[in-house]
Amino acid sequence: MLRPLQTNSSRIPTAFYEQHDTLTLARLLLGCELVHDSPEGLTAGVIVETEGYLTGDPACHAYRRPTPRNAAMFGPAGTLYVYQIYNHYNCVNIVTGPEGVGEAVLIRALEPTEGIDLMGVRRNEAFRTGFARYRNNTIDPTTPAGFRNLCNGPGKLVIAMGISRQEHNFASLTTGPIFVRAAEPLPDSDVVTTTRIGITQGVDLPYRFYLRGNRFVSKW
DNA sequence: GTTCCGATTATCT
DNA sequence: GATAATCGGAACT
Repeated sequence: MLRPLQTNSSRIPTAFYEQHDTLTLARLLLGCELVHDSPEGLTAGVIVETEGYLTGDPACHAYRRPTPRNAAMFGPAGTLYVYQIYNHYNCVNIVTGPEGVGEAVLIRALEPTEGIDLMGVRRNEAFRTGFARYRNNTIDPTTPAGFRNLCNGPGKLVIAMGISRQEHNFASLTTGPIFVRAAEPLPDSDVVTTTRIGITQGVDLPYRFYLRGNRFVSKW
């Protein structure tokens, strides 16, 4: 028998995604928990690092035109956009802006809070089934280093959370198994704003946000 | 059909 | 810091 979805009461509703612009959401999502109530178990982590990708922004996948890859970005706010990068990893975005407008918030790092063991199992499984040269690697989530390395990067957190392009691209955060738990808004002083990571266009735009002093961000 | 390159990661130096 | 791993998608011809 299927378990009921847990903690639906704190799931962020559609209106929240609709009522804020992309950069505001990128800030507001910090401190909230990303949750995946999957068949294997529930995993969750506090969002500690985000990036905004906007219309007219050359680094945005939707900058040029709608394509099969970026189609989810043009969906309604609160949709998931999952894309493959470097042919090894996937990154997860929360689609923002009105339907027909291609904007999104990239989730770059989580501080794990629930399902730590499952995260470790998934990350080790990815090693085992990944490149031959990495097959003997392991992550021990009971050690400080292993714990810290579970979700401190956009490709890592997708693995740890059990998110896949096939299953979750186009998924709704307001009705699906992946959702965000609301949190109290953080004071501006807790949020650091910088330029984005790993891009070649729009490199000077200050669209990256992370929690000040947090040890789980991808780079600091 | 062909070319070019990437919103990364883990490892080694 | 530098580099290998390694191939799908976008933008060309």
